[in-house]
Amino acid sequence: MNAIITAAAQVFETHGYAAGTTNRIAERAGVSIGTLYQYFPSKDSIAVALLEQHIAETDHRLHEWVGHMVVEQHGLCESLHDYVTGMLEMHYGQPRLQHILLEETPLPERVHQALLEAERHAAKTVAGLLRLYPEVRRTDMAHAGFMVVQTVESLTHRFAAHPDEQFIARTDFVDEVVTMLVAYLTCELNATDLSSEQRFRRDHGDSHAGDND
Amino acid sequence: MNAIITAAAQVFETHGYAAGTTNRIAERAGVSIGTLYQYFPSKDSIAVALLEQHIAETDHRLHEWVGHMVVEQHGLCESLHDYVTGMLEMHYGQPRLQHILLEETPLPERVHQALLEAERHAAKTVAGLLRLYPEVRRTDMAHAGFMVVQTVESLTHRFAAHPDEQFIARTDFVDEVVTMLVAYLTCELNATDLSSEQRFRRDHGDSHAGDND
Amino acid sequence: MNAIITAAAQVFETHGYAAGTTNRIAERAGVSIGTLYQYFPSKDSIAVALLEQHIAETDHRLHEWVGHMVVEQHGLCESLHDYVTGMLEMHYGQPRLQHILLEETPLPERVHQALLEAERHAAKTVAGLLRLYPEVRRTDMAHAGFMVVQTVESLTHRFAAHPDEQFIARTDFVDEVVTMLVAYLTCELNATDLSSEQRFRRDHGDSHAGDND
Amino acid sequence: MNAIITAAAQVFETHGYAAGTTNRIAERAGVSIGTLYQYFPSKDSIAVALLEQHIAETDHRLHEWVGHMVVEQHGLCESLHDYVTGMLEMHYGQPRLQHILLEETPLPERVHQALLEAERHAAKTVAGLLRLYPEVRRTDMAHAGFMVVQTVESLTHRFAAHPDEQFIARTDFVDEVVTMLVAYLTCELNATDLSSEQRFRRDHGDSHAGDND
DNA sequence: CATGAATGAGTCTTCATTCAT
DNA sequence: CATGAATGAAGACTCATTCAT
Repeated sequence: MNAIITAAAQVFETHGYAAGTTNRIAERAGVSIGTLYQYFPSKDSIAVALLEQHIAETDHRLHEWVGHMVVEQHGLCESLHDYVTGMLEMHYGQPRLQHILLEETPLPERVHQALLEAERHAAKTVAGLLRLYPEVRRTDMAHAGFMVVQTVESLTHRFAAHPDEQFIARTDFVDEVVTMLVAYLTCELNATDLSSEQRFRRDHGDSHAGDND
Repeated sequence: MNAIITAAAQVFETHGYAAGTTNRIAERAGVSIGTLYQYFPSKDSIAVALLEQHIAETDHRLHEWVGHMVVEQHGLCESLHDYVTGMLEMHYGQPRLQHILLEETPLPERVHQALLEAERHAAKTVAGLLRLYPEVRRTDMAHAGFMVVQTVESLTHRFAAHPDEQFIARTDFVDEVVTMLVAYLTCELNATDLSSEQRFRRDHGDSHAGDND
Repeated sequence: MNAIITAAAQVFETHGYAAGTTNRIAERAGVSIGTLYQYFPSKDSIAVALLEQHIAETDHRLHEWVGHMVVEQHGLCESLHDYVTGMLEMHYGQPRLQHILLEETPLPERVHQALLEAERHAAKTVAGLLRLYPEVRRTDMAHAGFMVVQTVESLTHRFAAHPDEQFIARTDFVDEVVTMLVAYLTCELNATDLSSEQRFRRDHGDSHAGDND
Repeated sequence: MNAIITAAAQVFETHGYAAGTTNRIAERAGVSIGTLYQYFPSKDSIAVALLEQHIAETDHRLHEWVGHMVVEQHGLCESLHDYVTGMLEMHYGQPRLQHILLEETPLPERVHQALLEAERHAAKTVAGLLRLYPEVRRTDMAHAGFMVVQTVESLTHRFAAHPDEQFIARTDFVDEVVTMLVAYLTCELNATDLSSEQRFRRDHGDSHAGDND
């Protein structure tokens, strides 16, 4: 039953969801098609199981990482570097799988909710970690946590899926991402400074905001 | 023939690639299935045409945007705000399509190369724009351009596809992204400051937290 | 499309519903399985079409028969003989099919209603015919029509499906059925004479009810 | 082992033969699928056992009924009423089962013969009973017995399977059937009166219809 | 003898693609 | 060039049956 999930992960990763046939999965798992259907009522259910495992794993990794950071008293930069590196490595192993599960699978509402919940939870967890760093200047920590999670998730995934290593090396990419996050977290800028009103006033009179001349 | 491409975009967006049958596309385009195959040799070729159009359009939008920015002398913040908003709107219209074309379609090598080329070109174009802003502190403008393009692309796509507007409003999201980009571009940090060597020295010599000099 | 229905009738007749595979039907009809599904959305729908055709045909035959009887002024016995013979012949051709369609197929409610309606209509039609014969003694013609239809239907079907011609020849069987029907229709007995009350009184005192001496 | 047969009867009745899976039967019987196959070599063999039990039971009921009738000296009408009611009740309990066993199961020749034999035996038994009633006018008692058995069997089964109680109540139906049988048995008509020859002469010599005296 | 996980042949059904008109 | 009926390979899924424990 675990062999089937593992096999499914490999097959979906290689062929995509549509072309990842249940027969192929069964074959790869070393069981007959009948056995596969003894454990999973449908192809979709395999994808769902896979996704739930993925969610749990991501959650676990995140908490593990946060634990480390808190215990080891790493600096912000250090922490983020670890995080980004970890996520990038995770995605390198199966660059397509996550998106396949998220985009090509008809998810039952329950799973959809679990996903949202997991993302919010991750954002909150990261926000909690960020609060430990005095140099972080974000006023809305919840949003900051959200942004960090989303940025790392989407950028590492994208790079893992379609790396252009001739243009930018993997380590350089990680450094740039970390730089961006550190800059974002520690700068004095606030989103409200950019609100339309603000921009209007700034553009037509008083200045000292903090961007253009 | 253009009707077919348009129809395909709608059908793929609605049903996904696998369930987006050629018959449905033909029907939506108001032509017979036979006619469809007179213009496209295969289903994949439709996706490829769609992707090529998508690449061209994205490229076009980017250049148009850069042109505007240069002419209108907007501030950096303003510029990025426009960019992010534009991309988000674009993805909102067809949140699934891009992923479908990029991930669910077996792309011929030629198209794959074109994609890479387009991304590099976009990075270079943005880099050129960034050079016009004296407040930008990045030393490697090429990488900075790349990061901006990738970040905007992936974050807006992700948000458009799975928005969690109860947690963060669309406008707030845009503001956060812009903040992050502006912070990244204007801060004095440099990726090299984060290189392993640097970090090692820092961790074992001078201390308090650990980012910039 | 008509070839498919015909083929289906033969295949179901020969193999039953479960073993009457769509591939076999298609093959017998001389078309590909794809073509079959261009005309019928599912296996069940073929059975439904077949049943609807059967209902219509039965109805048509009944009316034709009634027409004949009225025009040709045949005697009651004659009429029934024709009817029974006709139904028996009809069932001999495909003794299993009717029951397969009625019992082995998951009928949509619509068809179920149509069936009931058709049976009631047949009963009413026969009742109308019976009224033309002065020798018919039934008081409740509606029920009499119903009984005639049901008896002929079920007895001929049963005999056609499992004939025991060594025990009773086909023509003898028809004659017995006709005898039974004529006796039923022309005798002075009435169902009410058999009601429990009646029977009680009869069995315990006064007689002259109306059956045995 | 008897639990299995009982379970099979329920499962077949509820789901039909094709959808009545051996696993469902085993589950219902409270045994494992392996145990089921320890007692029955195949699914078909279960149906055969079921049918044989059904035949035996029907036979038993018939004899019991005949015994009662002989002992209690009931009138013909009474007797038939009992018979019809009994059969109707029997079929009401499992309206589909009999047909399933007879029509959907590939019976080995041996069982087929046993069935024929049972039916002939039943006909003979009923014929014997009928001979006890002086009011019975049939000349060919064997055929008369056959007709009674067939008529009751097929009419009650049909009514139990698809009752149209809005049109005719169950008790009324029983009464009509009994009326028909009594009329058939006691009338002076004989099948030979209906033979083609007879009819020909009648139609061309003496006239006014041509059935009862 | 009982168990039930494993098997895989066989079903229904879909859909990209062709080709005669 | 347009049409759309026809094709058939391929996929998801079922279920009677076996056999090691």
